[in-house]
Amino acid sequence: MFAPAPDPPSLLFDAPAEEPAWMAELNPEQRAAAQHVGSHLLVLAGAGTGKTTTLCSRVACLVENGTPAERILLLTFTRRAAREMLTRAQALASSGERSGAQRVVGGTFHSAAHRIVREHAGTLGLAPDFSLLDAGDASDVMDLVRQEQGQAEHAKRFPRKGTLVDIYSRTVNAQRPLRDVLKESFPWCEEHGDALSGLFRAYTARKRALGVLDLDDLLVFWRALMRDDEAAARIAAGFDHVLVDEYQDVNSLQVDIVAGFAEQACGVTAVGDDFQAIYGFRSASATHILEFPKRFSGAATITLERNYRSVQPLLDVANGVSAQDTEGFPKALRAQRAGGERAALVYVRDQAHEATVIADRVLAAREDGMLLREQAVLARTGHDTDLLELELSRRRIPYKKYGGLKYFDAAHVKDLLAALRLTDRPGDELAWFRVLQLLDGVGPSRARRVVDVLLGGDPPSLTTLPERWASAREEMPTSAQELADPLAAAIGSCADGAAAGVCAERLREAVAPLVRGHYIDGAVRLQDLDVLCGMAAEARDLRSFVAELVLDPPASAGDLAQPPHLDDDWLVLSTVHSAKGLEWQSVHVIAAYDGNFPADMAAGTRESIAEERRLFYVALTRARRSLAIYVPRRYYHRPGARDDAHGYGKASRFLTPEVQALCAISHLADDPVAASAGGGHAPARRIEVSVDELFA
DNA sequence: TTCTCGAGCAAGCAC
DNA sequence: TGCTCGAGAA
Repeated sequence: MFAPAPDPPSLLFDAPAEEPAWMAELNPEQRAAAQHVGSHLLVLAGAGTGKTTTLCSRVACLVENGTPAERILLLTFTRRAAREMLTRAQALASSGERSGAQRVVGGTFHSAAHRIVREHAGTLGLAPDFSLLDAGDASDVMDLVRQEQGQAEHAKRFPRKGTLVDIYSRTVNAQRPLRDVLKESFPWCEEHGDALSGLFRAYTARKRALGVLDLDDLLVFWRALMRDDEAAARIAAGFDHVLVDEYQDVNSLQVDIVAGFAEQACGVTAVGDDFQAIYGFRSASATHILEFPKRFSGAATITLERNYRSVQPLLDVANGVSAQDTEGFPKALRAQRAGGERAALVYVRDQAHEATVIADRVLAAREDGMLLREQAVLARTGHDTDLLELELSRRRIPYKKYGGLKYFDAAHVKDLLAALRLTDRPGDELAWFRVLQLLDGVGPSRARRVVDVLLGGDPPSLTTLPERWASAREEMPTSAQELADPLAAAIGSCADGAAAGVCAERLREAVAPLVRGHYIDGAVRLQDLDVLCGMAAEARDLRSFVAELVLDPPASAGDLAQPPHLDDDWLVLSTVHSAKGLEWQSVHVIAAYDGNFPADMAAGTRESIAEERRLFYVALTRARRSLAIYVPRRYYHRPGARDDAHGYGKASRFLTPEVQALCAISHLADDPVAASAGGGHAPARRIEVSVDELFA
């Protein structure tokens, strides 16, 4: 049921002389995937096997084969991946006769969902100007609802708002009953089951009333559209092909969405690696990729196993780790690059020592001609690099950090964002609620009364806002009124398509005194707001600007500054999650002790251990030429704290004796364990003692 | 009703 | 450490 290709395939396949150069560089499996026609396609691509190249080549082939680029939908999980794919596909396609791959429709699942849900808002019974909640906003709403419900049970601690949102999100994304989710993933909250189901129902009702959607809703509503014959037909009519990257990370909502396209005669191509499934906490499950051939009948499967990224000694270690998974499909990566040295397994005293050693090694490599940005330090959590960051700053080594705390989680940034939202939707209750409470003398209760007057009956428009404001302001103390008036005026002045940058600037002026007064370090925080204004100046309009920020939050304030110069060089620090899909010449994996890899809290179930192992595997497979794994023998419970509470760690359980045998092991000089083992050099043979298996 | 202060406790990955 | 929540003062 696919749109017939205008060009007979033979024209493409039998004319190698006219084949574009990039096609000749593909190996037989990659080429088969790129040129596949006639059915759905699953590409099982191990780490470093040219997955992106293959997917981009497929886009280019489809375009050359006559599919208009704008009828191809490319779905990824991160904006970074989307951008990379589109750029590369464009480069390939424009080398052929037909150009135009820049018109490929691409983005993350959530951004595509946002576009489509907004287009069909009416059909879905949503306000056309609904706004988006990020995780932080969502937990605020959850908290609001929780307080209204009066969770006064002091008997046993009720889950915190963040946990509540996690449970909710996980349930929705998995599309499974709350009871099951609680039992499996949040057993300590099971006793609150009844309260939770009531709370979550109130939460969804509340979101509807407020005219807001959280990120999960985007998928839920998109799926609802795909399940409706008429809407699905309309949406799918725009596309011939849907390509999904990182298919091992889809959850069941996303599978349903993709299946909806298939039912409407779109061809589906899924690419992924079941051994890199690391988003179980988002209800992703590798079973979806394994069941792809069943769900998409007639699908062809092509497996890519030749690894172009790493040298064999490093792949041996990765293979050794992946082989520990008894349930996975055994895959052995084979290197296409010759030579290479063994991975280093380095025992260090503690994380401070680790930081020193890494800084030394990074600088040494730099001396030998390896750019800093060809080197990366990967960590289990954003937190793990704290000491290293200190050390890097001390030595003035530039670095860039991915993952971890986001700039837009900062309270004052959200304050200005709330004000920006009000220019698009003056009836945005949550935004008012947030902004008003910045004022001295205004807490939840007064803010509530002000909002009630503002919204009274029907939501205000920018034109009716001034008169509503005139009476609403009476609910506040006079000192607050004086500060709030300019803000209300600034919001009202943004009517009628004033440029986004101008609006943002006005609002910043109005919000500044509130921020300065509300936060102790207010003056410093104001600088961040300048950056935000700078961004807004480049946006099309405020509504899409604000939505984009939820869907693709910049990692740090630094990210928002001008793009770095080409000759700038910096070391990359990243969480493993954020590093997926990327590669570097040299990779340092830090804090590889048991309790961190796997994380203590993941140690419960076999599946969560398996996911931690896959995460470790992803970290190992990022390295092209050199890989070092660090195990601190002593770690502090509270890094940075004044006390000395610490524990003695042992190497990650994934570093089995078999895996360690594949590494070059070194115990650095002042490692207490090495010292007590005699003479400071590594013992030839170690006897590992552990009772952990009892608890598996 | 708001604000301040101290006690107690915690937990990561991200669209 | 740094957040959240509850108690008590302004």
